[in-house]
Amino acid sequence: MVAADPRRRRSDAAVAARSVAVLRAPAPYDLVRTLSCGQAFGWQCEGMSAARVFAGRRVSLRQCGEEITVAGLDDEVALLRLRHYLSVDDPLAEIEATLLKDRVLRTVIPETSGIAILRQDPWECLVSFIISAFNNIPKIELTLGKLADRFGETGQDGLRMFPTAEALAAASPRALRACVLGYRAPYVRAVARLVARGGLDLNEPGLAPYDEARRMLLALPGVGEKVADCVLLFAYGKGEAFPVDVWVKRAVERRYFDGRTAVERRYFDGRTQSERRIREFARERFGRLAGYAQQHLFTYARSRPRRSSGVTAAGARQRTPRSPRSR
DNA sequence: ATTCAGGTGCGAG
DNA sequence: CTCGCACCTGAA
Repeated sequence: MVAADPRRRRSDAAVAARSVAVLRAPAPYDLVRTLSCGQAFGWQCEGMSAARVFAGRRVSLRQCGEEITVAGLDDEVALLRLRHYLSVDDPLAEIEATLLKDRVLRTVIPETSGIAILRQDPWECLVSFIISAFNNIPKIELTLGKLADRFGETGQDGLRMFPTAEALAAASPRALRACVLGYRAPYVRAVARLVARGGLDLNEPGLAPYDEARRMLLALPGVGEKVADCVLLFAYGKGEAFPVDVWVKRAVERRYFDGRTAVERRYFDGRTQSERRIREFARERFGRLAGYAQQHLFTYARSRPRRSSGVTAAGARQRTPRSPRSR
């Protein structure tokens, strides 16, 4: 329910005279965890609050129990978009209850509960994850910010929105380079030109089943298995997607490879498994909830410091100091 | 100064 | 099809 309440105003000058609305987010929904766990870029989170440019406005969110206060969005359409984006209607309690049956997630989810898989804009999500390849988060956000500043349309208050495919297609290679895209610049440019000239309709992957949608994205320059799965999951809502990045790869190898069940053995007969193998394992094991499983594993793996960098000359056999309860 | 960071595209075996 | 390697670039 979107309940606009123009009577409530903050004294803060920056947000004064802005409308305030409330979104209902049933437990265990966790706003900040959802926005800061790495599936979306650019959200500034602090405490129970998060802020970012959304729909051309500076939007501020704050969660209090099962309510999310929205400041900065004035119209219903934008609020509905935000509501959809945040996936506040995903049945998280049910999803987590199901995943809790897994012997590994049983110990992971208590630490990561409340994450929802977002429904981002496909174009922005696609470009963001192309840029994420072999890159680090601060620099990814730096690049995205520069792209918006330089090529984005001007929204309210002079804020820059994420640039359209047309705008990026028209950008010179040199101008793109100035946004510190590095060697990814040609990829972004090529994809922008393709989308801008109608060579790829970004609605299509959303209408196609997972495998077919995946093939469409893999055909794009700069889009490999991992990036394709990220976009399928974070923008198109394809729950079967299980993006395998270095963190998830490590987590799965460590937490499931040592397992004893026949199903796991079938997939894990070696030491280091290929990303494809891990993906297939996850899809069979978690089905439509693979994406949720991935995000919990990813967040959990990243939340704790890498285990002792006991990097000795002979590639120290990684002793896994896992706690007894995780068996 | 060296190394690392949320992969991808390529050539080779 | 799997494997190994180079790769823009800012920050530690």
